[in-house]
Amino acid sequence: MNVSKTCEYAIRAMIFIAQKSRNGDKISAKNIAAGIDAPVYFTGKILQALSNKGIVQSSKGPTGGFYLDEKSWHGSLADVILATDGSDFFTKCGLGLKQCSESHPCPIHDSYKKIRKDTKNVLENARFETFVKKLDSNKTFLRSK
Amino acid sequence: MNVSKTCEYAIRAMIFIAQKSRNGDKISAKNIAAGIDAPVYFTGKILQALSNKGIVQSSKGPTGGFYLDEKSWHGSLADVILATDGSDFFTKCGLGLKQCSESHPCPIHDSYKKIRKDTKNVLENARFETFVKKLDSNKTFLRSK
DNA sequence: GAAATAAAAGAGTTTTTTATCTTTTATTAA
DNA sequence: TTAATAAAAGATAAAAAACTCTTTTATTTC
Repeated sequence: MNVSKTCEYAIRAMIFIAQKSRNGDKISAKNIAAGIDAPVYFTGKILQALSNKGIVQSSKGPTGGFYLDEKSWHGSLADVILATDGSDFFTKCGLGLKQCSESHPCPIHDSYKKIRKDTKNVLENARFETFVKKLDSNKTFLRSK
Repeated sequence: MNVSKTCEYAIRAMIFIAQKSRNGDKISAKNIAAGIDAPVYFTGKILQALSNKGIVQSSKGPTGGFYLDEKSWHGSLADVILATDGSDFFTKCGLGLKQCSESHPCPIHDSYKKIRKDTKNVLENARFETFVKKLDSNKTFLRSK
């Protein structure tokens, strides 16, 4: 995907939270980090930022932690990428040109446009809810063996 | 594309060299950097590395510079990405898992596999020679206005 | 209301990437 | 054979990304 490492952790964390908080539980940063094999403090910071943007919900104190409300539950990977890496992922010129458009295109403008469109489509339809079933049945994984 | 900045410069430089050295000329790092609007010293370093890997050819001294031999002329963007960013671009798990395979897949393994395959296909068929004509006729550009 | 828990906030540190500068080596042409 | 040119090589420097630690604030349970 070539998103930032921050974004990789963010996506894994979000999918993990989706899976574990389905029943109303709230999950601590510590447990999330363990569940996705990511650095604890860093994961906390990332979730803090996502929380500020309303991608994930949180509550403090004992029994507190991170969880998804009804709206967030329907969120997609595209939302997470946008929140962590910004819109560049979806809009930036493939060759890094500041100005690259239909009227002033870089050499790979057209072919890249298609790839990006397909990618965007996949990511927007990859909602957190879609991942839970296969995770529960151990058909997919959020950390290495 | 979400390759490194180094790789963006590398690709733009390679396409520029392809265009300008077609007639046998050799192009200096300085002229290349100007032609693609990239930092001079950095561009030099990047080309040095590409030269070591045989992606581009070079010669020292007056009238020296960078150029493409017959084989390099047929090279592709995939070659440049591999040389600058390494094989991760083509093989790494989309969620950054160390172990991610058909038998131990991450949640987005399948959908990402397809995107990556399409991307790879485009990049392998994007040979330097394919860009020259449109550049010559100012239908595409390697730098902003 | 005190103790415990967990996120929020803020302030570092470390590592990687990007970028610059200087010195050396090779080549050319006058 | 000397002056000029350009890449190679090596050594830093600056900026960004990744990651850690400490303090504060909110919440819960006893």
